[in-house]
Formats: sequence, C-alpha cells, structure tokens
Amino acid sequence: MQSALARPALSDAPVQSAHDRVYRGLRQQVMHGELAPGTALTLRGIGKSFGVSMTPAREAVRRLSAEGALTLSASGRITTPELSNERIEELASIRALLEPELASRALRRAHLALIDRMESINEANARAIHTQDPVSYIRTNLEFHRSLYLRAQSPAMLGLLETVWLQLGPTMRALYTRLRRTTAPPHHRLILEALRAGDDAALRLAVRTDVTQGLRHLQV
Amino acid sequence: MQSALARPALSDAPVQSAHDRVYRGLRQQVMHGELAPGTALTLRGIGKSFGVSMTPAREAVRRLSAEGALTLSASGRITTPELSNERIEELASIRALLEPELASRALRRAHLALIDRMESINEANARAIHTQDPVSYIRTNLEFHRSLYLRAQSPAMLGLLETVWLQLGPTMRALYTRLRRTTAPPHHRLILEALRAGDDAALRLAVRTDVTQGLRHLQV
DNA sequence: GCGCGCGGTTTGTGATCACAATTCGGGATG
DNA sequence: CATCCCGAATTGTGATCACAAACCGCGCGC
Repeated sequence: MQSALARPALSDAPVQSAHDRVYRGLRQQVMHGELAPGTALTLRGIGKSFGVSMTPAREAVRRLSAEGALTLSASGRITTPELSNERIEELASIRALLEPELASRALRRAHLALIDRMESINEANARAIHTQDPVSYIRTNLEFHRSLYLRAQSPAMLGLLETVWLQLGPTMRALYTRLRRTTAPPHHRLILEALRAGDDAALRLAVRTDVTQGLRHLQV
Repeated sequence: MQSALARPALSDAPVQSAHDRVYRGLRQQVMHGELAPGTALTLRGIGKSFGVSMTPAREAVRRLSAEGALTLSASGRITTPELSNERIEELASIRALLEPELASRALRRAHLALIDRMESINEANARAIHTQDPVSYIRTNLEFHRSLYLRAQSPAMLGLLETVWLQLGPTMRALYTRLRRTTAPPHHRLILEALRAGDDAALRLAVRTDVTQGLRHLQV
C-alpha cells in the first residue's frame, strides 16, 4: 500500500485482468468526451496503446459496444457513435425519466457532507467552464450527478443510466466544444437548494430541467 | 458469390458471424427462462453446443455479461444471475418506470391490427398457463409487451428495457415454476381495453400494475 | 466420524497465426 | 478532368495453444 490518501484501502480490485484495464480505459475516454463522434478505432491500435494483444482489446470492445459506447459496422469496423437527432432526444428523455427518480431516492439519505462535496465538485465544474476544457467539464458534470445518485442505493438503475451517459459521451464533447458556454449551468444551484430544503418536488424538477436543458439546443 | 444464389436476397441477414449466433442463442435461453438462476456454464461447453471454438463463445459471454444476462465471478466463472430480493424489487421498479412510458408513446400509433395481434398473443399466453409451460408463458408474456412497445418508436428505451428483462429471465423461471398459477393475469385485458379506448392514464396504470403485480409476491 | 490438505482436473486468459473481407489509393481510360 | 478498376495494405474473425488459477474429490490424520 503506497498511499492511503491517494488510493483508499477499501478499494476492491487492485489486480485486474488485461481486458478489464482496456475496458476501463476506453470507457472513461468515451464517457468523458475525449473522443469525437465517428472516431475510428482498431483492435491492433487499442491493443498497442494498452500494451496487450488483440484478444483483450476485442473483449473490451465487445463489452463496450454492448453498452452502446462503441458502434460496430456491419463489417466489424469500430467507431464512436454518431447519434441522430432523434436518438439524442430519446436518450435525453431517458435521462429525464431516470435521473429525477434517482435524485428523489437519494434525497432522504443526502446528509450535509454529501451536499458539501457536491458543491466543491460544482466549483471544479465552474473552473472547467472558465478554462474552456470540455473534457473536465463533462467529467465534473457527471461526477456532480453521480455523487448524488450513488446515495440512492439503486445500483441497477444507476448502471442503466451510466450506459446512457456512455452513449452520449462523444456527442456531448461535440456539443460543448461547439457552443463554448462561459457561464455555469444555473440548475446545479437549484439542485443543491432543493437538497438542503429536503423538497422532493423541487429536486425532481431541478434535475429534470438540468438534464433536458443541456441537451435541448443541439442542432446537429 | 455462390451464396447469392443459394440464399434469396429477401432475407435481411442470413449470414451472421459465429459469435452472433452464439449470442442470440444464449440470450434467448436466458430471457425466456430456460435456465434456472445460478446455472453454471463453461466456454468450452458453450462452444461445443454451438459447434464453434472458445473464441466466439467468449465474445458472446462477454457481451451478455455486459447486459446483465450472465454473471462472471471474480475468478471468471460463468453463471446465470441469482438476484437478491432488493435487486428484484429494483428491477421491477425500473420496469414500472419504463413500461408505462413506452406504452404511452405507443398509444397514438396503436391501430386495430396491433391490438388484434396482441389479443392472439394473449390467447397463446393463456394456453401456456393451462399447459403449465413456464418457458412458453414467459415468452408469450414478453411478446405481448414487446409487440406494443415496438410501436413506441423508441429503440434506445426498448433496448434498455430488454436488458432488464434479460436480468430477470432466470428469476422469472424460478418464480413461475414455483407458484404454478392457473389463471391468466387479469391486467392484459385491462391493457387491451385502455388501448381500444385510447385512454392514456388507464393504459399507464394497467401496464404498471401488470408489471408490479407479477413481481410483487416473490419471497425468494 | 469429521475436518483438512493435497493433487489431478477443469476452466478462463492471453498470445499468435492463418485467412477472408473490406478499404483505400493510384493509375489507366474515357 | 472525372470515373472506374484493380491490387496492396489494413482489419476483424475464428482456431489453437500454453499457462496459471480455481475447483473438486479423495484420502489421511485427528
């Protein structure tokens, strides 16, 4: 154990199989918007960049494509998904369905330490907007939401939601690099206020509008 | 070029890769409740039963485990999922969230031919109850719901729902073989009536109760 | 009789190889 | 100058193999 602060001792799996390392690495790249929509990948390229052979790369890609994080063409070529407008709207409406429910379930368990942590994540999010860093913006934005939803104690629902986030990753990158917003999203404050007030209806509404607002003006 | 003559062009995907055949076969077995919870599988066994080597079997298993249809132990052993009571309730509440939404979206597009088809599926479902065939019962039950949701034109939402069905497959088998019901579920009739009446609120309620009713009295 | 350790067997993992299909670029042709 | 065609290079697929870890059952010892 090198550092109890950097990596808490309750971390479960320090030893992970090769395909799992590849899976986690690719998954993070896709979810955080490090790859533009339509980016082409190859098994040999993935394997080389992770220092493994084609076999673990293949399994990671198969797993990610099952989650919608990657698209396999009919001939097997690997790309990040290029979503149609209808698909984006559908995924947004799924978020609008799942996230208020998760927030509501988390509400009764959200104590002050969580709200404080969400506030600090939100500040990091504002800094990412200021420095025009789309990857940091997406990452901190998702972190803000996930830290709340983790309290819902609903792993299956959170898992489903994360596959939706995965599918939207490259598109969110394209979105946020294009519109170059300079002001923080106002709804995060509303979410924090509703949490502090313990107001379920206000929380559901604030989460819903935050989710739909970000994906409303897309115009791909 | 010989296959173009041997296989008429009107079928869309006559040629499928080996791992896709394995994937589809296993997926159907799991979703339709042909496998009890905790059933152990092996890559070599799967490969042998599908006439392929370990490689396509591995990819199919990786894909199915990403969808929650199979569980991989820490050491890599493959089993069908054994769900805890909390997990079953959570998945039921996800169904209760997604299915009324899909039904509502399908409502405006549900013309008479669809309702007739759903009625005939429902009759097959009643026959499956009569003959005490759990696999046929689960299959026709899902078919009843899916034929409606297909009209919602929401492929992403339907895809998410199907992964939930997949996770519940073995559990539903255990459930329906245990309680051996002899009467048809009454809510399918309510769903059909609401469809005919074009009543959105009644449809949402009927679907929701049908979903929660079936998974309420579990007691695993 | 009961628990425990040990060895053979099973099983998943990752690497490598041969192969077919796809893709892409260059060059000839109109 | 555009278009089409052909060949080389790229790429995914499936099979096979070596290997380590996990598992299972038998037999020893208490």
